Amino acid sequence: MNIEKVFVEKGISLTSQRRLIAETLLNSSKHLGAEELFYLVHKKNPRIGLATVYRTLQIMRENGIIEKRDFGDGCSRYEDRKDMHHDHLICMKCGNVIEFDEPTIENLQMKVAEKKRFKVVTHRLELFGYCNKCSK
Amino acid sequence: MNIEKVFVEKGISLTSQRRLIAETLLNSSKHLGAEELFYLVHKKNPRIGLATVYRTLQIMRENGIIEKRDFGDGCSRYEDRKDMHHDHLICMKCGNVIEFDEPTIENLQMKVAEKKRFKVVTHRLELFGYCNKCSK
DNA sequence: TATAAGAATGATACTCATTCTCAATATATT
DNA sequence: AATATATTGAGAATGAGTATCATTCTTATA
Ligand SMILES: [Zn+2]
Ligand SMILES: [Zn+2]
Ligand SMILES: [Zn+2]
Ligand SMILES: [Zn+2]
Repeated sequence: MNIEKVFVEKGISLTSQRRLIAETLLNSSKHLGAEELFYLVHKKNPRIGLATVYRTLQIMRENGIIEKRDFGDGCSRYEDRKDMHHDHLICMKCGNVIEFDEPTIENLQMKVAEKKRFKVVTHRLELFGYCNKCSK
Repeated sequence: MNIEKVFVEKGISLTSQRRLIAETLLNSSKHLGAEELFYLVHKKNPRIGLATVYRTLQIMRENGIIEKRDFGDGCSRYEDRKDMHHDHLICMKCGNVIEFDEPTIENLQMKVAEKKRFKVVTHRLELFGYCNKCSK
């Protein structure tokens, strides 16, 4: 993903701080929390403040560049908004997150909602347990 | 549910405070948050402190009497742990919560996890949107 | 270029749900 | 009763996230 292009398209001014924050998040394969991201960013530029990290995350979220997740471990996590929706398997030991997409589940969700006359806007499905490594 | 019996079975001493807190929560059909529950309890016995509400909730959760939920509205919510697992439809306007259980979805979840060699311990599925009333 | 207006930043104060601390009470045991 | 143990309530502490505000860029205009 070309950060400059995306920011320009959305009409967000791209400061050096925002560039570094965005680059660090989008180049990571993990679902980073704000503090974690701040730590990584801080190593590269110790002048950047935590507030700027939070602000940049909010702007990127408002503009549909990233998504906010809550895996119930006390802090929100952020990730690149991929083209395809996906859900998560979360390892309770090592914290590793595996992504998946199961269209049949998605369809069944819609049917359940219809039955209850409920209009679904969004959803989240998270399976907690142990990954292959950790369950040995 | 007989509160006295349940507490005795689990070996939890049942003080007057705990009885009131447990009764209030279990007699409610809603998914109450701690503050909300504290408010209800406080009306009946203003001497009970918020810390005791939190402590009692924790004890009941540790003993499998209730379950903690996080619907992403800033506070945890608690509900009677029913015999059957269930998931939730949550209205983003009125906050109403509808429960459902769809065994086919549950089965598919297991299959997805197997494919990823992941051992599922628990999961949560929440559909956010608008209930029948609010979507008009 | 100079300058004024506007946006972004960083330090810090603040909020708010939840947990911790500790002295005071209540309960159980000898 | 006397002692040990458990529970309580008030308030302090915690920690993620937000708001404030003076300072530092940018941009636009004279
Ligand atoms: Zn693992
Ligand atoms: Zn993801
Ligand atoms: Zn509604
Ligand atoms: Zn429920």
